[in-house]
Amino acid sequence: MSPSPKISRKRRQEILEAALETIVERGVCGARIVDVAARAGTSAALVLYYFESKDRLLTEALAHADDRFYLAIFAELSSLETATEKLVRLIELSCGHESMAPMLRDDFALWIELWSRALRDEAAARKRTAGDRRWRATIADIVREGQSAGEFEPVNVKDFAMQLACLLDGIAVQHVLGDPQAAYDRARRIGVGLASRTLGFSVHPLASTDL
Amino acid sequence: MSPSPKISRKRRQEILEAALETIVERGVCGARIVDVAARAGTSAALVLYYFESKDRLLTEALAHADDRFYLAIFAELSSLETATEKLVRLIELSCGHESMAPMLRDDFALWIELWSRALRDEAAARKRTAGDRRWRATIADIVREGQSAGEFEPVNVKDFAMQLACLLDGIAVQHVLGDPQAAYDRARRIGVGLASRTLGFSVHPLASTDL
DNA sequence: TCGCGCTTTGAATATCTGTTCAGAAACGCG
DNA sequence: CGCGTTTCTGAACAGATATTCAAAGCGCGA
Repeated sequence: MSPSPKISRKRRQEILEAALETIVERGVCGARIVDVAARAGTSAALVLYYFESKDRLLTEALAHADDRFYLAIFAELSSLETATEKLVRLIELSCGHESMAPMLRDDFALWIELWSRALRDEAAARKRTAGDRRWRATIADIVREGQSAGEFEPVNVKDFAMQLACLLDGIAVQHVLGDPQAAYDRARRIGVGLASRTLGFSVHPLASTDL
Repeated sequence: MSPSPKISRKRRQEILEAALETIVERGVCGARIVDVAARAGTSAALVLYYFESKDRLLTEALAHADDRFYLAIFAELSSLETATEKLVRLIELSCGHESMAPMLRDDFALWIELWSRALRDEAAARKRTAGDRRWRATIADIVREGQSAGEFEPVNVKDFAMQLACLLDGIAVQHVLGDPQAAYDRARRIGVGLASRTLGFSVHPLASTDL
């Protein structure tokens, strides 16, 4: 699958991370491989030696961001006990809770970059679809877990996952683009509102993982 | 407000429309002013004569798309009688109903381009925020109308508008990027589901404006 | 007709940047 | 140590394209 078979995983990741930092700073359009190389502490020629072209590099970087994102989410959620806590935490992260790791924050912006790229890049479109599916599956798993534990009503899991995923996408867009009318507290209320009303659970208004 | 005071409204619109067609075809990154000029039947130098720079042109074009979008939506909705019909129609359009005008379809893709641009371009960010506010206001107006007419329950209008707007953004992303799991019928069910459950109205599953 | 803004253009400019390439450095190995 | 393979680099190449500019149309009033 990887274009250059002989590249070490570590080196590869370093360059991909450098590419992501560059994209965050300058956008997909503005990202130059010279920037990526500088950040990775190497030369532009080497970057092209590993990844055939700029296009391939950027697309792979965005896909890498997706992987990174899910790993981070998983780490976040695995420490929580109940499905309700997990679901609420998921919503809070999408709304831009302050406790969110900066890297996670960037990842939402990278989603938008990936979307715009997916409009025209076939490979990017595939990766996006796959990532979204994984995201919805994550939600669906939590819901099923909550239903088994009797925390949630027995609604259609897949439809609910799609509904919540779409809502969270929209909320994340507002948050990343900084609309003050979609400040954290309100966004959280709106997100949790949908989930709690649909699944029939109730939470303390601002409780959950606030320490 | 307009940078060049002496440009005729008609000429200006022609160029902006040409710019939008170019963006739809090649993306914001790939759009060259030479393409825009060719489409508008003029020269690249003239385009720069009216709009100072490529950046300004593209940002203005995306803002113009937003205006165009709301005009089209307004025309769509004004022919409908009840608030319920209007709201359902709005949702159907966001889900990519086949009856949607092709231009409207493009406008959803242009939203994504605008979002990615707004991540870094201050002017684009302002226009996006303004457009989104107008979009939510459109929803809110319909809801208030429906509440006055006794069609809808008396829920918090602004919060509902924000919630539905976010959901529709997310659904539109899925639709524009062509995830088969978010096909029209399902997306519509999910969107209408939220609205009808929250506002307490009921609709024939696939009725509304299907002729 | 002349002059004078406004509009329009073709051609030149100037820069930027992805990509290639010849070869140096590093490294493993007999 | 030599030598082949892999890793890496600096410098050149090539193509693209935003932007500028000097000059040519053009509408119009004096």
